[in-house]
Amino acid sequence: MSYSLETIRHSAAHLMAAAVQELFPDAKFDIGPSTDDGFYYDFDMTHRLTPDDLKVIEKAMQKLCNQKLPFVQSELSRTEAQTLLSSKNQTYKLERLADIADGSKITFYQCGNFSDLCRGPHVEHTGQIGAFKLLSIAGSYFRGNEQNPMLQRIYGTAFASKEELHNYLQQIEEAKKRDHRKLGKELDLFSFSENVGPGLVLWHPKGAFIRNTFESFWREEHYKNGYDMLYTPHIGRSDLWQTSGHLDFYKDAMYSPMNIDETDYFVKPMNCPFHIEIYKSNLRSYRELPLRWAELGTVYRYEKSGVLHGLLRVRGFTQDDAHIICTPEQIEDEIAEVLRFSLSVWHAFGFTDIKPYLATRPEKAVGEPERWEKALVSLERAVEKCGLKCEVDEGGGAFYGPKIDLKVKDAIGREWQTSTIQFDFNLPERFDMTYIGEDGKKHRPFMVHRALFGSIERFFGILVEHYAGAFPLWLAPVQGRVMPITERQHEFAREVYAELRAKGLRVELDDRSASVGGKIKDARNDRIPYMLIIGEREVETRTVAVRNRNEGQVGEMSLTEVAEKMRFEVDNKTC
RNA sequence: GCCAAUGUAGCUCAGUCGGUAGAGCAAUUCACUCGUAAUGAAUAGGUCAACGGUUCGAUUCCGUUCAUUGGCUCCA
Repeated sequence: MSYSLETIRHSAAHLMAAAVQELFPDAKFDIGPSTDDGFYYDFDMTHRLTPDDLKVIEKAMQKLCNQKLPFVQSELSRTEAQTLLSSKNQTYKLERLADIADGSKITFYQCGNFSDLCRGPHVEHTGQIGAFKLLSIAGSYFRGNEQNPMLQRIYGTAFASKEELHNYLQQIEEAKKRDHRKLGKELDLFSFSENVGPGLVLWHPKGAFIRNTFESFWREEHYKNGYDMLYTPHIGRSDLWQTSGHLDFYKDAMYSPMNIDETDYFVKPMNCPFHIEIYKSNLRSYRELPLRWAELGTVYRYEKSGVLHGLLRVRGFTQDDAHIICTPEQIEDEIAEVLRFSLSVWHAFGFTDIKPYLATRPEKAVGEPERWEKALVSLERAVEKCGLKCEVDEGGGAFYGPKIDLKVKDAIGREWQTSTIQFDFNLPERFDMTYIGEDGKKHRPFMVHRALFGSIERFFGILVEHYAGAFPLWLAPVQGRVMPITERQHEFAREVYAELRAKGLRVELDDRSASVGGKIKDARNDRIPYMLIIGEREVETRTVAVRNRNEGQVGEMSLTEVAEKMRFEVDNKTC
């Protein structure tokens, strides 16, 4: 009999709880579900768990495993269950019990000396939990509510076989190798400084080069696709943020205002109000619509200290923002176009596995129901038109409008939430945006916020991990390194360097008196795409021995040939 | 913000049961002139995160703060 991963993991969670009960008899238990890649269990006890405890608990688990203890189900009445849990002082479990609706079955699973309120199912006996490993300790609020006490959580994972567990652990290792924080340091791309402040990115020359290159690409693509670019200030009067509603809803997450001429100015947490002000700077006719206005707008948000994470969550970031303002008749085509555009941009970076998620109207929402309906239909049709299938997150939209989010899979299969296309029925009302229709009357336009990358910082972090630091040639800050073998080749090497530079290729010259092997090792560490090695033979024939990051040694080539090969890769944005 | 861990040279890390620190890599200099993943030697490099307490003496013990890491909550 084989069991699903969920069952195995859920059973592993029980097994872990059994071991914890044995080692720490005062432990109170909450819940221990399986997750996408493992399981966890939450405990409350006086002992503070340390990483060393994980090994001890694992050992105890292994012992229980070897005993092949059966999981025995029993059904209890509510009163019986209450009595049982009360006698063990399991206060969290009692609360969980109270959640179970009247009339539903109340079941317990016994495994060795550990009995747990649980719906099941489980494996037959502990010997069937193939392979497991405890991974980390964390804190977590009871019921995920920050008002509640914090419990201690142990994360682990389990698989049917040792081999699968091994593969999973290897994948974690692979992800660690690609960590953009590690590579960012190694490749000298960016840093943070305590003197500047947490979550504020310092872009080093190489990182800035990559950013600048894909930003240029972003701008070109936007102009090609009918967008106009805007620039707006970094601060604005408090009145503006009062009108937009930000001060009512997000004041705590905004940087404190600076008082100038007796007026408070806030650093912008969003670009929208500025774009709207530009819209309102003129009386607008339906003939001008749709307007597609984009800006790489840098915003600041006071994110809670505990959530900051490398480039993926920062306090100062640049949104690749755009607002589409159009008539209700135009909205469907506009959305389809945004989606198509987003996909094409992701493809350029080698992301091909993209899934849309549609979020619909939540309980509390602004905007007329017909507008929501029309918006939803246009989102659905756009997804269809692009030949995609979306998952629906019922009631998951923002209070101000429905949205589509895109999740893209990177080179090692991890999903990242990136692009977002959001309707906004709130700001057009608040700012009283109008246009004059064919009928000569004022109408309320549709407004859509959209970001392809989400934020430049986050996108950059994802890119680093996706490429594992080996940026494709069109993005690589250094595309090639000229490496003379001895000093006798320095003169020709300088010639090669100058000529390739003149051809617009970003090459460096490594004229250190190191061995070829040493130079190659360094170039590999720096993820240099092309190594151009020059010895006596190459000087004689006026060629370079080409070694490519991916292909290895590709042989001797003339400068023209190398330049063409590289140019081809750049032009095609080969990933 | 909350729970927990961590903070020693540019990087990766040793170390000090309290007597102010060490390696490898990187850097600099010199020698070497080498054919596809590390040539050798020498030199330099530290307020041991910051501040306070205990102590004759603190990088080490205690406290506070800051930052980072793993989670939780949050993400307009």
